[in-house]
Amino acid sequence: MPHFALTSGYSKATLYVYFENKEEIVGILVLGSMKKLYEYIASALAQQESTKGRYELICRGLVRYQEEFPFYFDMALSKINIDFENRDYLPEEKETYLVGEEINEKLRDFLTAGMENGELRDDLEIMPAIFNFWGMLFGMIQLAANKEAYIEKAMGLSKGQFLDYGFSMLYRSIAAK
Amino acid sequence: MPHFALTSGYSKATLYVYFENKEEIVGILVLGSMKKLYEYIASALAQQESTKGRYELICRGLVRYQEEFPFYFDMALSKINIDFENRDYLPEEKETYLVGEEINEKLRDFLTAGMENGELRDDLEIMPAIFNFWGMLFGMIQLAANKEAYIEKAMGLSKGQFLDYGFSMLYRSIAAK
Amino acid sequence: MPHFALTSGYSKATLYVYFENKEEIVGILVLGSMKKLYEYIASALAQQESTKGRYELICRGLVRYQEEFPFYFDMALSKINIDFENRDYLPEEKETYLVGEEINEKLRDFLTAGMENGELRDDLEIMPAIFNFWGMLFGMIQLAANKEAYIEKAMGLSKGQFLDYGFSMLYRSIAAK
Amino acid sequence: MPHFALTSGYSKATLYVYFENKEEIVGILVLGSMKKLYEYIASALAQQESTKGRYELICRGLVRYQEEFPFYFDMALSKINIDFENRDYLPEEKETYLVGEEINEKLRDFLTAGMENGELRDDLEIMPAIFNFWGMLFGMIQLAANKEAYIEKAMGLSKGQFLDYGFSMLYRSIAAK
DNA sequence: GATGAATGAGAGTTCATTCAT
DNA sequence: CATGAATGAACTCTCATTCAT
Repeated sequence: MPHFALTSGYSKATLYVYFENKEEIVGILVLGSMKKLYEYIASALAQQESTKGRYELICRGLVRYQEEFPFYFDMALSKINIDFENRDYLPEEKETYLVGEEINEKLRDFLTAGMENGELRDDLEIMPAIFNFWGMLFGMIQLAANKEAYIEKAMGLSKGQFLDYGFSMLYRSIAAK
Repeated sequence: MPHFALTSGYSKATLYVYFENKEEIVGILVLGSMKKLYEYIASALAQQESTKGRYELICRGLVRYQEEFPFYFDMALSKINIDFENRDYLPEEKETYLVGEEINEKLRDFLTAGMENGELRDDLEIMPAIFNFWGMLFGMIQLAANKEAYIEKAMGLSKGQFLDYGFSMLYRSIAAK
Repeated sequence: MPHFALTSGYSKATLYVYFENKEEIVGILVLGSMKKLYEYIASALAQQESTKGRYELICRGLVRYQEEFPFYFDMALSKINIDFENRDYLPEEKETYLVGEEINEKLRDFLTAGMENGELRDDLEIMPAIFNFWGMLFGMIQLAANKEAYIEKAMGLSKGQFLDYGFSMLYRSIAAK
Repeated sequence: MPHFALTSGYSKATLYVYFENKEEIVGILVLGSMKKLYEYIASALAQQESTKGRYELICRGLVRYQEEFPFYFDMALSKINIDFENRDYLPEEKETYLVGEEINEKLRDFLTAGMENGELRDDLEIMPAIFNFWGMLFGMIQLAANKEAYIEKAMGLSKGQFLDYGFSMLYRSIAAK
């Protein structure tokens, strides 16, 4: 039995009563995981006022997300479809896209707030900054997750310590001064 | 016919004249791509003296690498095997690992040279810096490659322009001052 | 489609719902045939008191076994695995071995009973006698089965007549006087 | 490279210059091994006068034959084709058959000589006796070869000791008195 | 003549999907 | 509704055979 059937409580065959095919099921699971990610980000912004504080919560949230949904984390860096004219999109894909946009919105809020209160560089171009920032965060976390053993062996650091170092490096790329 | 046979111009059966099994084929292709990547990095350091100049060539090299070997680019962030006690490694896997170490060496040279001549922060911890830097670079390039269309549509930037912005962001995380 | 799938009435893929792999399928079929052989031997001993009577039923049982399971009959003369330290044996292989041991036990009973009541030579060394006797029986039956047409043509005997002659020859090798 | 090519000194492809297909090659090899077997038997009869002495040499020859050509030994008990009307027979198969007949002839000589000089039972029916005797011999040797390790472990006998016991058992089935 | 290079056909195996009940 | 039973299509790998040189 495939992964998705094993954890659903239903038999393989039953899934095909409710879902067209594997793609749809994955789409739904991805959507769910994206919503969770959104919550992590949103709550990070809600819980903290300071940009640094928010930043740290965002990082922590992403790490947790990777640990909870390694499979979906991988996907977050993969192809997004935007051609919604195309007949072939599942409603879930559309919604996943929209949740992604909401995450972008939150990140935009995070950056603009930081720029306004002087904690972040005031010359950031919002959209490119968001996306590149996002790519860098994902890249670090992915690498740390995949090479945890190597990192431990080669530099004597836990994944957490290693990433803390990376997060503070990354912060410099957006911080003021 | 499987993917690797279709793209080779040979029949399925012919591949097994030259290679033991799929694992070996993948191993050889991965090794080849790693060597190419090493050349890009090494030539970047050889061609330029300044840290900024080297940095730009490294970035350009990685982008080209991703364009040439999208499949192997993915792998570069995935698990490294270090347990060489294990009998079961192919010679190619071992060599791939060693080429990876040589790439690390080059990046270390890059960072230390930059730190010595004052272009880079003098408080960088070499190993964690290299790996996090590497993860960030890969993350940006991966995201840019996978979402090129989205980036064009959402912010009116070509992949190149988008990445140039990202590369200059990332440089701040290691640059002096 | 492979042999074992063709003769089962199921598609290739279906077999893998019920069995792990080909080895297991063969193992189960062999075990089944060994149990049948055991029954033939056991019932031969139960049905008759006299050694000669038992002998004839054993021979008849083996002939029937060859006719029912020609493929497994071949195997009965091939390698036995005794190294049960080895992790890699299927449970079926172990059980097949044990059924083989039970058959040996029955043959031992047959011989010792015959020696005690004077119908068989009293100087038989049980174990070598059992195994050589067994090999001779199998050899005759195998040859008769494979060369039935030749036997008919060359000596005008049916397989049954031919084997009856052979069985009475063989009996002399163990009979008293 | 298959077995037959490895030992021939020619490359795989070259074999197909000289032979139609694998079947033909096997046919030729089988023929060769049959001739060798004939020589063993013929020389056994030539070397010894006494039936017992001849018998022992025949047994010894067959054991050597099994050790030299285990692959062809297997075949000796398998189907013989006699329907030479059929178009599909290779000349080698025909010749192999004829060598088989010559072996039968030799065995007939062995038996009749033994019957005449009183060493063997005088009531043997030659043809059925030859073939059953042959099947029994093959069966014992096959079993001893395939279960050598088991025999060693279960009864502490070498293959040679085990077979000597079997050969003397078998002799009783044809010996006078 | 001899062969290196190539392959069609088939084996064992997996996986997403269907269908009768 | 739910599912056990079944499978087509694809994958990795082998083997007897062919063919251009």
